[in-house]
Amino acid sequence: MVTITDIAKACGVSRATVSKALNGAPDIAPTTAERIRDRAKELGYLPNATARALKVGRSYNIGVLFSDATGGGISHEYFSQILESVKRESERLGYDITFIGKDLGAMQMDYYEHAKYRNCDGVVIASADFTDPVIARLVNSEIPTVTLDYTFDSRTSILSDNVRGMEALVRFVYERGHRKLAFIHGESTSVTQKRIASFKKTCASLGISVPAEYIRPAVFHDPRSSGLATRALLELPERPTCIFYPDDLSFLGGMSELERHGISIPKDMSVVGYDGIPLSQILRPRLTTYRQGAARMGSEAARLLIEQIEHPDTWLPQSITVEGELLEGSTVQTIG
Amino acid sequence: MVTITDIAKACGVSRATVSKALNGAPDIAPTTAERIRDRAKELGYLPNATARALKVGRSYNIGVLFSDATGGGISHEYFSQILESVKRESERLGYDITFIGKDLGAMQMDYYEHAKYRNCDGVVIASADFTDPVIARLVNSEIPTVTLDYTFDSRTSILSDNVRGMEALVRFVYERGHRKLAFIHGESTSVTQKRIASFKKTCASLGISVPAEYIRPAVFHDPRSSGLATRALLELPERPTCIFYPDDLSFLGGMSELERHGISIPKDMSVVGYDGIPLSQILRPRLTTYRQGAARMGSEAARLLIEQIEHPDTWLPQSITVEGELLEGSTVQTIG
DNA sequence: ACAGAGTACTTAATCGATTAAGTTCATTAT
DNA sequence: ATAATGAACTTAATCGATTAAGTACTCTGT
Repeated sequence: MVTITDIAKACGVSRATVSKALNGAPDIAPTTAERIRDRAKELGYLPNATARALKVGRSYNIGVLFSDATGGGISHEYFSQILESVKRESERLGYDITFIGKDLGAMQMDYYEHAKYRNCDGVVIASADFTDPVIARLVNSEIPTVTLDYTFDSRTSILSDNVRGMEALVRFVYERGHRKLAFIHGESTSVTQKRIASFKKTCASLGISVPAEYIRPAVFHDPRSSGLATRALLELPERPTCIFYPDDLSFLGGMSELERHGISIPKDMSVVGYDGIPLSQILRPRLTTYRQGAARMGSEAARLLIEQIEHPDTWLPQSITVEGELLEGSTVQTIG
Repeated sequence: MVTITDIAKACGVSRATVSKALNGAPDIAPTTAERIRDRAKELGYLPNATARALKVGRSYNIGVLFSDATGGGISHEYFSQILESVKRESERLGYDITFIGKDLGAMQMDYYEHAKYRNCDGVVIASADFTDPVIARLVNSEIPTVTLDYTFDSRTSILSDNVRGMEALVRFVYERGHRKLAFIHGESTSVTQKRIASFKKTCASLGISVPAEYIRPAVFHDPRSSGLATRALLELPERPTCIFYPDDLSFLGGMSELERHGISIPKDMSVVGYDGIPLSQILRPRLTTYRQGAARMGSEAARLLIEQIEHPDTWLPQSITVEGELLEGSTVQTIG
């Protein structure tokens, strides 16, 4: 392996001079600097990130936390889009990303310890059980963090605009004549709470009353559970005319359940999803849904985290809400 | 930050003793070792992976390469499943994973340089343009690698059993009476070549002749292009009775195209997919497809890479083929 | 001609951990 | 009694790079 020592020898200067030349320090003669850089290239020199990190206390490496526990693993499109864009933006800004998990081999470390152990300059917390105390420990540590879809006190976060998203969907179906709206929601998370609140509030402001049995729990990204919830809705004496699903994948579970009952979409039942994953626009009929700005959420998360890392003293925690957009498919029927 | 120096002071021993005690070296008295470990825990000591890596020349970090160029990014279910399982298995074995990209900030590095720069102990090459010379450079370097779905000479690889997969699908539809089989394949990769070869060979051995116009190119995971290919097939004077899609997502593009022509699946046209992503089993009708063992491929890749890292001298390159299984949906009609 | 100011370097400490090569002391063997 | 053995440490070098502090030399102004 070629090190600065090799270059120093080859150029007849000290290692310090080489280091400075390669980093563009001002007190090196331009001619010397050029000679050193040329020689470095010739020899195939590569800086050693590990050695540099040890000395300067910065690894140019950010941790990404996708909790293994919650169903929301990497393989869900919403999250993998976020991951992809966090990766892209971080690399653009000169940072690599490393996954942070709970257990690393035999050693048992919590997230904070793992991030510390790897000298991560910061951590993006993308999908996690935010009630877990080990998340709180990480967030309240000295390590800069950015959370997605959840806000901790005095910490930076990126939020999907769940409130506006639900509102847009409710208004959309309202305008098409629907008054009996059922909402199948995800498990109890802050996202779910916001969506339920926004759903209820918007309905109320439009003068729609929502019976309690029209609001049913399911599990995010789990077609089976949303299928069951759908069945429960169909068994009610008075069926809704439109069903809101917690996300696009869950809608698929509902879809098969509706089909089983011979109910066609949107003729006999209107539906809307949430997330706007590419799949939803491939399906026929195209799903009416709200596309979350997953890609922008990821890049904003990376950008804010890195700003925070690079300017820790002037940093003010902030929450950015990334707007999405309503995708008008053809799963909502205009009625009476 | 608590370092071994702090522990050494607190225990009245040298740093060397602390290091040895924590690493279970044999020449430390059990009582001393215990005292040191207790003190370390009390002080909240965490080893510093960076410092250790610098000294021992091992980072316990493996690189994962998902080429940004090919469409096959992280967000495709097949790859995200692989990623997830590589991550899980690596962490189980005590390794973290870091993404390796082509550009890191301003510095332009190729994959090899990037992996070297980060001191990766090895690299899993999951999705890439294998004809790209920078991939060859990485693979032919001293860094241990494992490739997925592609084999380089004298290098370890994990292969999905494309040959047997195609064979199983062809036999399946053959047994249900189909004789006019069309195959929409992905772009030209080794995977595609294998599938085409296996498709043709199996057809030949069953006595089916496949006209050239029944074999059409498309792009993996791109519903639009498979939609176009589907249309081309429908315009032929003599339509096939069954269409093979390059993957399950591409099938969706075909599905909408068929629908547009008023052709119902499987009554008027039988179809099969490839991959067996969860989605394919949620759709109605359930897609007949071949599920690749993505999770096993990922964990095998991690396992073999780490074995290779830990026993470099006794290592013999090998190719493991991970078998999948045919998922019998209801998109193939029994005919004639 | 000489103080003072730059310029272009070098020296040496440092980051945190590991490890080969000593050192010390007690125990055992002869 | 003395040498040899082994247990339980310590010393010091090392990994590769950075950087504060120091040095040598040239140039400028008076």
